[in-house]
Amino acid sequence: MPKVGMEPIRRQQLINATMAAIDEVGLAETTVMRIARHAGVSAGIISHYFGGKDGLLEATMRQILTDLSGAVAVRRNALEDDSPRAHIGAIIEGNFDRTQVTGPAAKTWLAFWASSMHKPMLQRLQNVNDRRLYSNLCHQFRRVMPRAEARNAARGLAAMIDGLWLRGALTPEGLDAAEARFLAHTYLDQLFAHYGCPKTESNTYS
Amino acid sequence: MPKVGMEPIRRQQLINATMAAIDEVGLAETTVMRIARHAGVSAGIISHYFGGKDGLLEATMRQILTDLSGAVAVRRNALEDDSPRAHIGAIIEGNFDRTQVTGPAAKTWLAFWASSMHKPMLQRLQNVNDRRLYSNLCHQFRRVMPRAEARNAARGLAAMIDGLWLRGALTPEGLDAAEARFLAHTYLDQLFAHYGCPKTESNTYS
DNA sequence: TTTTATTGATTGAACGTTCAATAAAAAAAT
DNA sequence: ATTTTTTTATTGAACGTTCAATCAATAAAA
Repeated sequence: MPKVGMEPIRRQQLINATMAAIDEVGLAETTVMRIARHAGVSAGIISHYFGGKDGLLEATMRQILTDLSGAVAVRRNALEDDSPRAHIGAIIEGNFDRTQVTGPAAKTWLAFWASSMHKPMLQRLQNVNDRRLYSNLCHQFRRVMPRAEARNAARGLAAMIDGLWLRGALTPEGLDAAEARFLAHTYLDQLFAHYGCPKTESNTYS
Repeated sequence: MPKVGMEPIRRQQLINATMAAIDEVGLAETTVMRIARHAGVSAGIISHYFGGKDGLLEATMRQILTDLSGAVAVRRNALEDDSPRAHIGAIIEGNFDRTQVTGPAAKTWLAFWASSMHKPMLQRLQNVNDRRLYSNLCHQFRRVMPRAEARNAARGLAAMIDGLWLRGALTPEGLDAAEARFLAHTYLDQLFAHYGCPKTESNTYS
């Protein structure tokens, strides 16, 4: 049913179908035919709109990362309170947004993350996103603690968020978003509390 | 050069070659020919010793998980101090063991982890390992805090460990083991400190 | 009638597995 | 000790399958 202006519609259809396919059988067994069947179109259309399978995969990852950034940005812009605590809380909430954490997006995210180790283009996208998260966190922590502590706090919280995602993506029942948010916020509380009343030196690991 | 008793030697050679190949080009582009070339043998031998490519991949994941458990067990058995703190510290140290964190093992671990989402056999191995880590942590935390807190502490620390691994596997320079251990130990300190002097109720997330 | 979107059979490359042939060591026989 | 036989390990070409990409044909809107 060729109508004019199909391009944006088809592109979105195919990106959604890609996530559905990866969620269903994993990236390794996601073929162009399976994606096309999910979208209700023929296989050839993928090369037509995305230049090939790789182009579609790249566009899909790009969308996931964009959505994630968007979920964070929305919450940060809606803050009434400008405190570091509020900003970091919004970052946590955004990272555990329903639309990101539930359904196909989560498994697709992990699949791409693993795949990005050896695909330069995906690695680039991953890196840009990572750096933004880290530098945002670092900037906010920096407002209440010295540089070295802020760096560690940012790295620790980033690792915690990713770790919760990772474990959630693997759990058959999916991520328990409420629990994940609770653990992340509790960790954040502890980071602030620890700065408030620095303990004695127990950091002899290195 | 057929000698008798080649089986254990070849099996180990092929498992090592598999990790090297995955480290080099990723799981998706790891073919039996590439593995065989790494090991200096022919492709057919893989089916002979492992029944096929899948058998070799399963054996490789099994070895990685075994090595990881071993690294933890060695440290726990060597403890002079039987405190919860010492046990959990040993678990952290074992999880960031040099042989695990450096080189091909780390990337192979992440590749398998992602792959285990859709391969029942790998998922089973993953689950067994996960449960052991969680129940060990939980049991130790349980010695110094109520059940609910112990559960949360165990989940938080497990997420932190996995998150640090995940980020380390993706960083081109590899995981900074010293920093990872520092962050994990600091988090552990905070968990204990937080229990020692429970803050006011700031847990209104759920 | 022209333009645009879509199809799906075809093509060529890549992969895992198989298996008859081979080569080397070990065992037996001379 | 040497030769012959048996056993064991290994090879690599051939086979069948699967997949992504292509493109001439088609069908629907403009």
